[in-house]
Amino acid sequence: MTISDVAKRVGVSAITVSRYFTNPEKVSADLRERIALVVAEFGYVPNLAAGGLASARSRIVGMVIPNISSPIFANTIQSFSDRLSLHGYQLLLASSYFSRELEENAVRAFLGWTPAAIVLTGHFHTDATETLIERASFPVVETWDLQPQRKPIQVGFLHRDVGRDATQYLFGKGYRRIAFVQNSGTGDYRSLDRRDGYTAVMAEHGLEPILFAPTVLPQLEAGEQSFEALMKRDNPVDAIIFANDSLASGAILSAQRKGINIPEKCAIFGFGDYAISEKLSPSLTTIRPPAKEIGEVAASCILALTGAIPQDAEFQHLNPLPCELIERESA
Amino acid sequence: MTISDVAKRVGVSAITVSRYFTNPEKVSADLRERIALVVAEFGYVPNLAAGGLASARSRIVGMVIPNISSPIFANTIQSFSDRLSLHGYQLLLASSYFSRELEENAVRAFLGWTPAAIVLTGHFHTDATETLIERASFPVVETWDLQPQRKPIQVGFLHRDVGRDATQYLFGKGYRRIAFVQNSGTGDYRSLDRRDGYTAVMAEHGLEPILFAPTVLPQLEAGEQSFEALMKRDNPVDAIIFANDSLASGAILSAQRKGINIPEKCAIFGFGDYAISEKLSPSLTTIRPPAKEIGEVAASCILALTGAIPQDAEFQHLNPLPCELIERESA
DNA sequence: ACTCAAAATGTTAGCGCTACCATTTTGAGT
DNA sequence: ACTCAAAATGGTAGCGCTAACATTTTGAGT
Repeated sequence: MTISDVAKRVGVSAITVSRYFTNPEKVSADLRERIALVVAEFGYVPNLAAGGLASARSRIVGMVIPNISSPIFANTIQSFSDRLSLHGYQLLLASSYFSRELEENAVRAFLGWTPAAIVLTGHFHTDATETLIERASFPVVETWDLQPQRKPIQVGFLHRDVGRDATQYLFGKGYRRIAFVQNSGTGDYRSLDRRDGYTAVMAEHGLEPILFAPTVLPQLEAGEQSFEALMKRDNPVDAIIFANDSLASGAILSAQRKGINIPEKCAIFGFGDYAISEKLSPSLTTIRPPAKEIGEVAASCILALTGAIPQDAEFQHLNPLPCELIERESA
Repeated sequence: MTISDVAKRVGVSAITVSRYFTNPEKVSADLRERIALVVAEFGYVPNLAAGGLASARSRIVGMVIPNISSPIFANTIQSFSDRLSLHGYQLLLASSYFSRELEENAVRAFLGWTPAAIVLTGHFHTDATETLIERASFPVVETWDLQPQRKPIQVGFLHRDVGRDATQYLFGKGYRRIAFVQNSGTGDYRSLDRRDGYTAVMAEHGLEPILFAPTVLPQLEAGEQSFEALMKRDNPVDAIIFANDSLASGAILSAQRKGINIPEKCAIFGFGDYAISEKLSPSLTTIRPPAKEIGEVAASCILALTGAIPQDAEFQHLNPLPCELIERESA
């Protein structure tokens, strides 16, 4: 079943049927109806590979995210995919697990489809990836992070500022022995940026930074482990900033079991504002990143640049996208 | 940059370069090296649309899941994608939000790429989708559910049995006024199957089923709402089975805040075994579905049927895939 | 009725690759 | 050295579609 078969059946040329699919408004209403009828009758589905080859374009958008299971990225993927699919674009998804090499593989694979755009997480790539996206003839969007002086469109915020804001908030509340717990065993350099923001503020105030890196991988357990280790110190901390809400939740749940009062004994600060954070006892003070917004804005940029929506909508977002500090009970 | 350019540069014909990519073992070691060199030098990436058109095959696998954000499906997607990408397959992902119409759209869009396979969630489709997958010349896999007498490969388990097991477990523990809380506002018929299992066991024992459908959407809040409503009844329940662990977590967190003892006052039973479930106080008794396994087995089936791995590995899984009842503190 | 731009439709060629079959080269067995 | 199957390589055609341009039809303005 090809486009010519449909065309023959309708009594028009193939190109008219092609137009029916790509530019329906260029086909007369009468023909439009007759074509629709035949298409429905045969259940004809255009061969997108052929179309892509002929036009050197496609409605495929490739996206590389560190991992699908993280609540943080899931929202971005979901909102991104939703907005794109509204305009007939399809999402080719790959996970990098924070590995630049896996990211490169994914980008290479995407390239073969002459995608409409590619979306990456962050700006830290292999040299080969850099070359590939440099040469790309389609939009490349980097999400979740900002790094000036780069060619790709960026949709994100400064993680350093997030770390700074969290630390300043705790400092303002009177905490001084503030620790930072890193993300365990990943190449997540964005959490390291947040840490750097923390370290900088500590240094400003002449305070010694206290860093802890958990050794186990499941986030909740890593949070428990970190919390317990930091409480056991000779000079225990009075506040902890966690690299994400899962780690922080682990700490709160552990404190709860052990009957340790939070924030009296130790304040807990997270990052991510996961669904659970607000429901914990005590509820988790955290910074909500614009996860959903990142997906939406990235999609809008792509749609604007490929002409699917008016161009002027393109850069109507403010970079950095705003994070929100959510004060709750834990800090 | 086309395959012919590479071929010219190496001094061979295009078809040899093509073989280098699809059947490297059919190209002599010497040529393989020389081709690799030129490919690397120019950063050549084969045009997959052209290849797909010429061969009427592709390494794209389309997957429709209800939604990406749910921890339940995220694990399936992740394990599925991971296994496939190991063999050079790519994942085209779409969400249905439990809508059969959105599912149909997605399937239609996938079809245009002559995919290697399509994976759906469940067996409840529109008539048009049924027709499309009936005619498909590639494997179609239905996941998360079993329904006998269907053509597609199925990888899942019986949700009715899950509901039955949960209810019987609680009955065995002496609970009699057992309620079931449904998933709020979705077309998730699998949770209704679990409910039917519950209703059946209640009927067997001559007990009145107590059903509650929350009216709010965020799962944790829906769980809270349900729990509070069920505790306020004139004849309060002594155990609640929730359609999933998010709802159940909402209930536990709410009980905790209100100082209601679980399971003494009311037992709580979930479904899903999310990461948080084991860490709650009290920890959540639940049934762990084989989320990861579903993804892996689905991928293996597809790889076997498309010849990427030996055929005999194909149906080495037992259907239904086993769920595990995890007894913890809440019931 | 006539003009002429705009709208609607058609013709031709080719996108980059692989299937299919043909041809050449290799090397183990004699 | 010779045979001959197996391995390696190549030529040709065509996959199904759309870009670019060409042609025909339409209908508002006179």
